[in-house]
Amino acid sequence: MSSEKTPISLGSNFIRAIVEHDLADKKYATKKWAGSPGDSKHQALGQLDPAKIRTRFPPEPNGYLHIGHAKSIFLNFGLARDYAGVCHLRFDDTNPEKESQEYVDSILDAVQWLGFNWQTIESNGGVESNLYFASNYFDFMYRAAESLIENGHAYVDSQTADEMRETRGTLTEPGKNSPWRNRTVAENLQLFHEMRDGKHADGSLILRAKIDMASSNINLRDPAIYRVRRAHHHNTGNTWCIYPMYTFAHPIEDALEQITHSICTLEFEDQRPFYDWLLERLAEAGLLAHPLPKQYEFARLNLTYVVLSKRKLIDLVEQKHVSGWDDPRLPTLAGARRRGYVAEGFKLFTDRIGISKADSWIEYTILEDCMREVLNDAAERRIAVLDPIKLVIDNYELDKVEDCFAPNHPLKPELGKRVVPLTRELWIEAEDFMEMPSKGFFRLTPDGMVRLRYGYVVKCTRVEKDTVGNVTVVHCDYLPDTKSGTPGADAIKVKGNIHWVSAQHAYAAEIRLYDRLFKEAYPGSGDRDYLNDLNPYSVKTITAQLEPNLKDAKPEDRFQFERHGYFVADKKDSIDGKPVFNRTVTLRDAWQK
RNA sequence: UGGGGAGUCGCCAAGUUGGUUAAGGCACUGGGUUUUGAUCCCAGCAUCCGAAGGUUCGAGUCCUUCCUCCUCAGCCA
Repeated sequence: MSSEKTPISLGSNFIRAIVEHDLADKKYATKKWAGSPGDSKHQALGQLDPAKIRTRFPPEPNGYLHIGHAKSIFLNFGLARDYAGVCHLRFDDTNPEKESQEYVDSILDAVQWLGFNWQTIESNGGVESNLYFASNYFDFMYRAAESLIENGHAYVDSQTADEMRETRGTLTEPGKNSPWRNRTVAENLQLFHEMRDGKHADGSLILRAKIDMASSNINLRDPAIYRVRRAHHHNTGNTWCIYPMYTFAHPIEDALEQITHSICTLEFEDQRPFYDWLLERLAEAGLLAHPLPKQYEFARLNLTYVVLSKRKLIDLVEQKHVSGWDDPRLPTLAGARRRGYVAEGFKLFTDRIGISKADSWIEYTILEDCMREVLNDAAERRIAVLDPIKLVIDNYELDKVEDCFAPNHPLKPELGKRVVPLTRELWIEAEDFMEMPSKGFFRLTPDGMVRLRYGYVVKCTRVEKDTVGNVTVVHCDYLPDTKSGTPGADAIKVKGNIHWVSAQHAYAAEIRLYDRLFKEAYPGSGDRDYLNDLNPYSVKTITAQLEPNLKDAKPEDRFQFERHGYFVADKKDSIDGKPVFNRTVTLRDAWQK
């Protein structure tokens, strides 16, 4: 019986408000959908769209997805789920030089891991795939560009990139018209065709929208929309030597897919006027039909002690500051997964932080708390001694092996108990013994008593030390009538309760103790180089003494090592019968040394 | 200094067309339960909404001015 917790409120945010208003206004009630993306003619052949809204998650396959993307994924897929809509997973692959199949695969994997897929059951019972590639729209984009040219809304410029930069003006000064701005439609069309046909060198010609070089919005100063670039594309191969720019491609992708709410981050806000301009021009030309998609922007995620920019993540990987894209210290979803973070934790996290347009920095501990919260419920308990010292029970029979019973989950008795063997020689945590106890310390001390969790109460009699004075062995006597679970076991009250593992039975395992990758809350802030903020102690590999059954852990099995934290059997380095564990996150510790 | 955004408790974030005592979460503090110093439970936690004026019977919500921060000058997305 699970306790009835108050369900987490989905909260409300400005985007949900917009969606609800649009739905109430029946803004998209007449929108049609022919079962696949396409222009106005294609969609007109379809029926009323069974999806009340369409959103999309449009990653560029030029890197691995990270926690910030999780926010966007939950937003977009969540909106679709909550408002009887559909969310498209669309690869925004318009720049062949940076994109690759490896990234496509990793993104597909991450999205599924978060619990989403791109299959939708249609009203007719069929299954529709909502996995799309922008590169599949290149034909239409080419046609759209021709349309712009034909209607005098675009021209081919012969200026070099440098010249274009010089004539673009500045934030406070207007730009200057290109000398090629008034080429005739026929000339523009011919040059554009020649660009496609490979008759011009990369960068020699470029197609530009013809809007206003004096606009106070720099994005409207005749933005570049099609460039010549001979590069192999992961999807279209060498079919094209011209590629559309994001600015031009993205609105079209949304429109062809009948997206209703195109949600992106704040830095695209300035782009919205062009987004609307382009779509209106194509609608005027009959290529697209109203209602057209609308773009909305929200603040991207910032996390303290974390770096989420693609460029920086690529640097960390390529400069080998981490072991790869799935290094458990990285905020990539692949890394987080290896670290032991769970998808439900990310869901909780995104619900908890909300959506708004205010720039904000979320405290990293919020994410950790979310993981603790779901792991506390999901993970079975086990015992691990991370920094072992010997404890010898002098009055315990030499070869005796006694069964102790430990619950697998204190909040879920139905999960039963397991047997852990107790013997004369045990491993205990070095920090659970203090020769000179500080105030408030209530574990083992000279002459002190403590309970061996799930076993007996034990009283310290003496200690052995090495040459430098470190305690190496603690000697104790046990109190026979105090075994956990037996009548009268609690007759002697002790406050301390420490974990242990039989030295004879323990599984000595490799464990990686991870800490934050950066030592500064705002890596690279001020005039610092973010690489100088790297935490030199972000990982520590130790050999720990584990409860014997942990030897059978399978990759990605998660446990709470009692009194320590949550750990996961590494999916990559674990060998059958010899798992290696990663510390996901520690338990909270109110005692804080 | 041009354009576009944002400023509500330490961190996030709700605040319907202005209407009464400014949601909620996290953190924090105090108390309780507990064979994890964990979990869980209870209680407390903004007379104030970037600042200053103004309109109004009444303003976080309207007006004016000011301040701070973010963002835009790739043939990247």
